[in-house]
Amino acid sequence: MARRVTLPEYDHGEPLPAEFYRRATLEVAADLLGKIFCRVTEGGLLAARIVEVEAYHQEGDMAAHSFNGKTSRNEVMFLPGGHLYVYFTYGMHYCMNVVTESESRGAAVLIRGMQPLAGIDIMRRNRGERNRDAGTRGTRAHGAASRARTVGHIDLTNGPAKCCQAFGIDRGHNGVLLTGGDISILDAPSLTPGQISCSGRIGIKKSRELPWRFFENGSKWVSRSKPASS
DNA sequence: CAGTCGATGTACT
DNA sequence: GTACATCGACTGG
Repeated sequence: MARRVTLPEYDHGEPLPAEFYRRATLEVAADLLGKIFCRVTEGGLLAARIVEVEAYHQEGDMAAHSFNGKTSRNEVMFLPGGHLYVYFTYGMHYCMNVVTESESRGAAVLIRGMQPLAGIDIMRRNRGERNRDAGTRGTRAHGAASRARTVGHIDLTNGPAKCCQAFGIDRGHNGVLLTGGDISILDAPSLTPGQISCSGRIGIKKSRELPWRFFENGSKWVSRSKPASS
C-alpha cells in the first residue's frame, strides 16, 4: 500500500519506478547520488539523501556476493532490479544494497553514505541504543563525552552499517520492493558529472581496484574508511 | 591526527 | 577453521 511521502523543504518527486533500477549497474549507481532514501515508521518519517555508493556485479567482480552464483544468502541479488538486499556482516552489522538490472543478473549497489534530512531524532535514537555490554572494555575519563560525539549528526549515516542502523534496517527487510512500500527511494535532481567522483572500493581486498565507488564531492557524509590493506 | 585491534555471527572452504 | 562490502575504542606521536 503506497502512501505519499512529502518533504516540503526539498525538491523531490515520487518513488523511483522499477525501470530506474533495471539499467546498467554503473549508471544506476551514479544516478542514485542525490536521490532520497526514505522509510515510514510508526514513530515518523525517516529520510536521507544518498551521497556515496558502491556497485557490485556478478560478472568480473570477485568481491560481489553473487560472483560464485546464487545461494540462500545472496538470492535477493538475483531478483529483478528494485529490491533491497540486506546482509549481515562482521557478526554485528547490516549493510543494504539496491538490486539492479534484470532478473538473474546478480548486480546491486551498496549504500555507503547519506545526508539526513528528516527524522534525525529517530535516527539518533536508533544509533544510540547500543548494547552497553558489547565492545566496551576499559573506561576512560572522557569516555562519556566521546560516546556522545559518536552519535552526532555526521556520524549518523556516514558508513554502510550506520545507514542501516539509523534507519532500523535489518534482515527482516531483505528482499522488500522499493517502488511503493514503506521503504522507497524518491526521485530528486541528479548530480552533474562535476559533482561526482569515483574511486576504488572501501573495506574489501578482492577486486578492490575496480573504480566502482561513487560519491558526492565535498559531502560531509561520505564515509572516511580507507581501502583495505593487502 | 593516524594506525591498530577487539567484538561477534554467519557463510563458506 | 577462516574471512568478512564495519564500527568505535583505544594508543602513540
